[in-house]
Amino acid sequence: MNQSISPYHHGDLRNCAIIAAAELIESIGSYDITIAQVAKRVGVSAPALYRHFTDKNALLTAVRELTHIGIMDYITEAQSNIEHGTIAHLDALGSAYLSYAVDKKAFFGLMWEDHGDTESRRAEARAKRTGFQVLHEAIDLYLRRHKPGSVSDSLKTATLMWSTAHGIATLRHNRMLDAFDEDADADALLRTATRAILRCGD
Amino acid sequence: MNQSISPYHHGDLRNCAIIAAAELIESIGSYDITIAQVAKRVGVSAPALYRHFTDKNALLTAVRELTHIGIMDYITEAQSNIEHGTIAHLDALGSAYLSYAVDKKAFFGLMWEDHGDTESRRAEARAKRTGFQVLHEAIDLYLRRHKPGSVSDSLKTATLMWSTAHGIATLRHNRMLDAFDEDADADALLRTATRAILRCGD
DNA sequence: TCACCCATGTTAACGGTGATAACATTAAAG
DNA sequence: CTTTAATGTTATCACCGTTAACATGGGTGA
Repeated sequence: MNQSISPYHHGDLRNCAIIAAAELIESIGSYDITIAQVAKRVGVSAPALYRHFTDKNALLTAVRELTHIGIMDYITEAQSNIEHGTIAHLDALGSAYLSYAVDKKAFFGLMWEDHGDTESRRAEARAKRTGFQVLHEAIDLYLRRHKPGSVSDSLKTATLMWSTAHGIATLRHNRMLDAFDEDADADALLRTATRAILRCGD
Repeated sequence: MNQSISPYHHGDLRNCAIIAAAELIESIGSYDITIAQVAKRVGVSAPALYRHFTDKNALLTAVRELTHIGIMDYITEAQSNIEHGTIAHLDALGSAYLSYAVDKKAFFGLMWEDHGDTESRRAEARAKRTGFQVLHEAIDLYLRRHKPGSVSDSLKTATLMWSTAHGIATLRHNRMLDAFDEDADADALLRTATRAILRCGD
């Protein structure tokens, strides 16, 4: 991608490698990629990448950042034209999460990959927490509007709703939702859960 | 394990290799193991394993069978001394699932690994479905006892409950439950969800 | 009983992978 | 214009999954 005329001094190898890795992952539908594959795609030798990433996981960590941005795009897009603090708002957030898991299957798998790097996990936890905050605030707003006297803890409620959405998403990711119920509708399931957890009938 | 006197003709290499792989996975806390490691543990050369497994994934698939047996043990143990069709029964099933995910962290990861083998996935889906059936029947019994006139679909309800349990388990597996709510109690969360989904107050 | 055969073990080797070392090039600083 | 540091190259390593070629010996039929 976008390499300058000279064979040396690519100019933007780090970013291009990240993008190339992401494209590669998307194109093969799996994050089981190779340093050599990425290098070839950028038009550079494999060891060149080690000037910009300490190891393979560092490159994948950079791609994981992209996935967090990507899912946040889904989430912010979903709530852009909707009145906040409504049930429809919560539905939209959940639906966005489920959509990302389907549309960007490989990225969704990558962002929840059980990698060993303790260091990068901190940054990833922070990124995911910002996504969670959106849900938390939406639920908090909903509860204060519709259940003012309720004892419901918005943090617990948000954690539970995220867990449910995540469970549905991962189960479908593993092709098990169909295995359990061949007519399963992930969105409908999540909407049911949302209403049950909020204890409302609509 | 249990090898005979002769260096040749081990006698039970296939089973020993599976057990060795499982032990190895448990001891290092990760299913990122090596054929050579397993072979060494059994006291055999690496290629010997290929007489009994077509490839590495076939060995891991055999271990995955063990994980399915293992989680079924947790589940059947949990409901052995409990009255079926009660809320306590459902709590026990959920708790068993969450316990397995914590106690056998690496196995839980392995059994939900996103591997490419389409063939073995069928058998795994069947194994997981038998676990799901236990939950489904428990919920069906509960609904018929406590909500006789209800329109609740026990299959949808079971799918939703499994999804929630699975979401809580995997989120905690990825150390994200604490990140969202540092005081999160997985069992309490699931009990809350159970009661909400069943729309009951106790 | 014994010779043969084949299941099942061995060592050797191959291609691919992540990673490092040693060397090459060039943009930029002085 | 020279020097230098950043950043590219090729050569190489250890390890991994896997296959090939060979070795062993228990079980079976003559």
